[in-house]
Amino acid sequence: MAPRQYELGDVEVEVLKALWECGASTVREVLTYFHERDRRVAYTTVQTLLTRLEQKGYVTGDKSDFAFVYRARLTRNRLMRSRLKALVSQLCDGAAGPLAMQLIRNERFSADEVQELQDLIDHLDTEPKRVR
Amino acid sequence: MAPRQYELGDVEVEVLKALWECGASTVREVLTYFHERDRRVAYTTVQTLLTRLEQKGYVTGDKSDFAFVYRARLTRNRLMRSRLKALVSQLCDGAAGPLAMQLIRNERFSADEVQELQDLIDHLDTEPKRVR
DNA sequence: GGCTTTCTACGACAGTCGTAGTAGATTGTA
DNA sequence: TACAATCTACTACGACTGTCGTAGAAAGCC
Repeated sequence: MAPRQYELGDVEVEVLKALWECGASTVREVLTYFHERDRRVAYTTVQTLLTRLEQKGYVTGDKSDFAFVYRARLTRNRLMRSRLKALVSQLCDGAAGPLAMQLIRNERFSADEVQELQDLIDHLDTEPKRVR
Repeated sequence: MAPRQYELGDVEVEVLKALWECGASTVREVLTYFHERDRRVAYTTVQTLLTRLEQKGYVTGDKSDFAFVYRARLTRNRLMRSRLKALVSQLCDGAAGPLAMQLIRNERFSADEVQELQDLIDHLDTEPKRVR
């Protein structure tokens, strides 16, 4: 019955991306970011999105001289982690292995990335589990 | 304007999991699966979920002697892949590397999984890109 | 042949998300 | 000072999702 704890919609994530890439921004700046990427949305749409993100605690809004300036309170990496964790528990019953395999098997990686991944994994089996 | 192409809700995925684990099932069997996992839902809720999944094409329903028997048309791995792909494009602008790093850095893996991952990655840089 | 159980079809409703309009306040400018 | 451009606060609305209820058809049982 408890209405499921909703998270972030796709467009809300787009707004966060704007904040990540441009730093603290006003509604208008986010709107410009959208328009530059051919996302035709209205000013008030962006306003609504930012307001909701603030209510959800993912963003803070500070009244500067003229307009509110919004700042992300969630980093891209943190979101990545939580999304991955959700995937792992939703589709793999908590076992990250299969997901990692799928990811590595089906996506492309540059030579550098492959190198980094190798290093990471080589460290994995020596290093005991980390406590996050 | 075009109403965004929705995908699968969390509970819909739960239904798919039931089908993956139990094979073709009736509404009642899926309901039992839910109840066994302490998910108290009504029979008609499961019915609605299966019907919607069928409309979306993720499931087929065949009338057997008494009740409809539903079968998943989407595998777990395929869903994993598409979810991962969505994450990569949504949060990493198409670069899978950062996501893989996050995954490997923040999740736990068994020794076997580590071994498998190592093998996979070692093959990566020799093998040219696969064509999916 | 009635009564009970089970299925299916359909309708409904509230909460979330994407999208936007309107009204009133604020600021800049001719 | 009067007008135009902005910004904020509210309201709204349709689509999607999770959750059920009701009604009628099917099947089994006394």
